[in-house]
Amino acid sequence: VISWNSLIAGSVQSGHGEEALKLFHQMQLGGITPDLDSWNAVIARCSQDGHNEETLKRFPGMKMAPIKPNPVTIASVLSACARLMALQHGKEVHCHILRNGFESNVFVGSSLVDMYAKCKSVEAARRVFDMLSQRNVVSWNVMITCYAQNRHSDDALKLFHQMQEAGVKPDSATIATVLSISSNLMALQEGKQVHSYIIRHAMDSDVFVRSALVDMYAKCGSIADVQCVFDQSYQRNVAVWNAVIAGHAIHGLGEDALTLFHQMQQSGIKPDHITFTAVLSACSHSGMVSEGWQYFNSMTRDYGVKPSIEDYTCMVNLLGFAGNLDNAHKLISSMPFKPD
RNA sequence: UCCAUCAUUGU
Repeated sequence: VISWNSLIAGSVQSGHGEEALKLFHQMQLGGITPDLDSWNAVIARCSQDGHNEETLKRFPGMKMAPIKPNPVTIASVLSACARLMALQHGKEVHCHILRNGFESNVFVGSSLVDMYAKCKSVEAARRVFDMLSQRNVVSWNVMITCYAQNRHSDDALKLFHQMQEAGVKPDSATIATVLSISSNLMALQEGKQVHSYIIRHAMDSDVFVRSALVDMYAKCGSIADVQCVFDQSYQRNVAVWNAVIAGHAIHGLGEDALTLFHQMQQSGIKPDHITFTAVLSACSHSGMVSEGWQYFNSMTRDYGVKPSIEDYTCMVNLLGFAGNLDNAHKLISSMPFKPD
C-alpha cells in the first residue's frame, strides 16, 4: 500500500490527475485495498482539477470501504460542493461532520463556512462561523469573502476589523478581498487606508494585492495612482496586466490600453480570456471599431482564445454606438450563447 | 494525503 501511495502522491504532485486515477484502479486490480492516504490523494486531485462531480461520486464509495474519511478528505469534498454550489450534498457532508466530531478541525470548519458561502447561504455560513471553536486567518477570510461577494460590504468591513481585534493578522488574501470591496464601493479613502496598511506590513510584492490595488485605484477614478502602482510593480503577472488594461479601458484611454496590451506580450506574458475582454472593452469605450474587429478576429485565430459572452457584448456595444446596427444584430444571431 | 479562503473581464 505504501509504495502504491507514493506513486499516487507523485502523480498528484506533478499534476497528473488521470495518472493518479489509473494507479488507484490498478492497485485495486492487484488485490490491494486502498487506505486512507490513497483515497485522500485521489479525492484531493479530483477536487483541485475541477472534477467536482467525480469527487462527490467517490466520497460515498469511500464510506462503503472499511476506512473512514478524515478531515483532509472532508475538506476536499466540501470544496467540490462549494464549486458546484451543491447545497444538498454539502448539508449531507455537514451531518457527517457532526456525527464524526470533525467540527473542531479548522480546515473542516473553514471549508464548511465556504461551502455555505458559495451556495449563497450567508446566514448559514455565519452561523457555522460563529460556532467554530478554532478560527485561523482562512476562516476569517472565508467569511469576509462571503459578505463581500453577496453585497454585504458593511458586514465584511466590520468583520475585517473584528479579525484584527481578535489578534488575527490579515494576509494577502484578506487584503485583496478588502480592496475589492473598496473598488465596488468606489471608496478611495478606504482604499488608501488599506494601501498604507499594505506598505506598513510589506505586503506590496504580492501579485494578488497588486492587481487588487491597481483595480481599486482604477475603479475609484485615480488613474495617476494606477500608473504609479503599476510602475512600481516589478513582478507583473497576467492579472496585474489585465487590471491595468481594464483600468485604462474604463477611463476611455483606449490607445493606452492597446499599448499596454502590446507591452504585456513583449514582456513575455501571454494574454488570457480576461485580457481580451479588457482589450475589447477598451475599444468599445473609445469607439475604436476597426481595432475592435481586429482583436476580436485575432483572439481565436492567433491566440486560440474563444470569445466569451462578455466579448460579444463589447462588440455589440461598439457596433451599436458606432451606428452599425445591422452588424450588431448579425453578431448577436451568430453568438454561440443565449443573449442575456 | 498537506489539504480549505483571495485579485483582474462585458451590461
